[in-house]
Amino acid sequence: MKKFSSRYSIAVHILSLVALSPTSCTSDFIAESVNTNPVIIRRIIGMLKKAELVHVRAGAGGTYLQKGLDEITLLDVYRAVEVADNGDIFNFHDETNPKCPIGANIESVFRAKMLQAQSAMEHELAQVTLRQLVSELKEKTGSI
Amino acid sequence: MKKFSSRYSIAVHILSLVALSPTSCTSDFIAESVNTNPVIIRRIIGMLKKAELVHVRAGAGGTYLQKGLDEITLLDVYRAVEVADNGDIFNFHDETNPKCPIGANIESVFRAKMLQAQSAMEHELAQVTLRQLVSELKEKTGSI
DNA sequence: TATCGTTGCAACTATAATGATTACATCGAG
DNA sequence: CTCGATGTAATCATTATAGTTGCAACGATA
Repeated sequence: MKKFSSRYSIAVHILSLVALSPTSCTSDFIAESVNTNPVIIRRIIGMLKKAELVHVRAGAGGTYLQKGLDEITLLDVYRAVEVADNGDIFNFHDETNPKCPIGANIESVFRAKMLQAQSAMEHELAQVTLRQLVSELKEKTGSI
Repeated sequence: MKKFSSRYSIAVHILSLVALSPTSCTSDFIAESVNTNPVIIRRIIGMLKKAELVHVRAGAGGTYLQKGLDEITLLDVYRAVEVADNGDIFNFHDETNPKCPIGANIESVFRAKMLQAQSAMEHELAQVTLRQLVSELKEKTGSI
C-alpha cells in the first residue's frame, strides 16, 4: 500500500498551533515548533488553503482557520495533504497478464476489498474533529 | 501516511494462483500471470514463507499453501509483505520542538488517533479470507 | 510612498523505497 | 550426474519526500 507521508502529521500540527495560539502564526513561528524549514510549512499551508481549511494574510503574514473547530476533521486534513492520484491508498500491480483468467480478474476482486478497508479507516478519521484534538492537547499541556 | 506497495497486490495474486492452480506453481509460471520478473515473485514468496503462509519445494520447485484457505486472511498477507518498521502505516515528523508545549505533545495525541484508524482498517482486512477471495474469483472467471 | 517582514514559488540536492533485471551459487528429483 | 528451479546479492532507473536557497510580490505601517 501507499504509506502516509509525514506531511500529514505536520499539517495536523499546524492546525493545532493555529487553533491554540493567541498570537499570529507565521510560517517561521510554526516552523520552529515543528522544527523544520519554513518553506516546508508554507508548502503544506498551501495545500490546506486549497482545501479551504485555512486562509493566509498575504503581506501581513499569519495563518487562520477558515472553518470552525467542529467543521475540520482528520479526514479533511488527510484529503488536503495526501495527494493520492486517485484517492486510493493502495497501489496495484497493473498490467497483469490478461490471458490468465486469474491475472485478468484478481485486481477487481482485490480492489473491492481494499476500498472497503480504506473506507473503514477514513470513517475513523472522520470521527475526530480538530476540537477534540485541541481539547486533548490542552489536557496534556495543562493550559495555554 | 505511508503508501501500500504493489507487493501486496502481487502477494494476493500469488496466493490466489497457488490456491486455484491444479498444476505446480513455479516462480516463472506465476511471473507470467502477474506479468513481471520471476525474481520479484521469489522475493515476495520469500516473505510469505517467513510468515508461514506457504512453503516451497526447493530443488523440485513449486509453491504450496501451508495453511487452509480459511486460515489465511488479507491481514496476514498484509503483515507478511508490508515491512513497516514498527507496523505503523503512518509516518510522523519526529523531532518536534520540545520547548513548544504543542510541539512536545501533539505527536502522542495524533498517534493515538492514527492507531485507531489503522486498527479499523486492519479489522476489515482480517475479515477477508483467502477462501472468499478465491470464491469470488471463481465466479468471475466462470470456472477453472 | 518607501520600507520591511512575510508569503508564494521555482529550482536544486539528498535520501530512501520500489520495481526490475542480471548473475550465480545451491538444492534435489529423476 | 544433470537439469530445472530456488535464494540472494548487486545493480540500475524511477519516484516520492524532505530540506534548502533564492527571489519576486504582497501589504501593513510608519
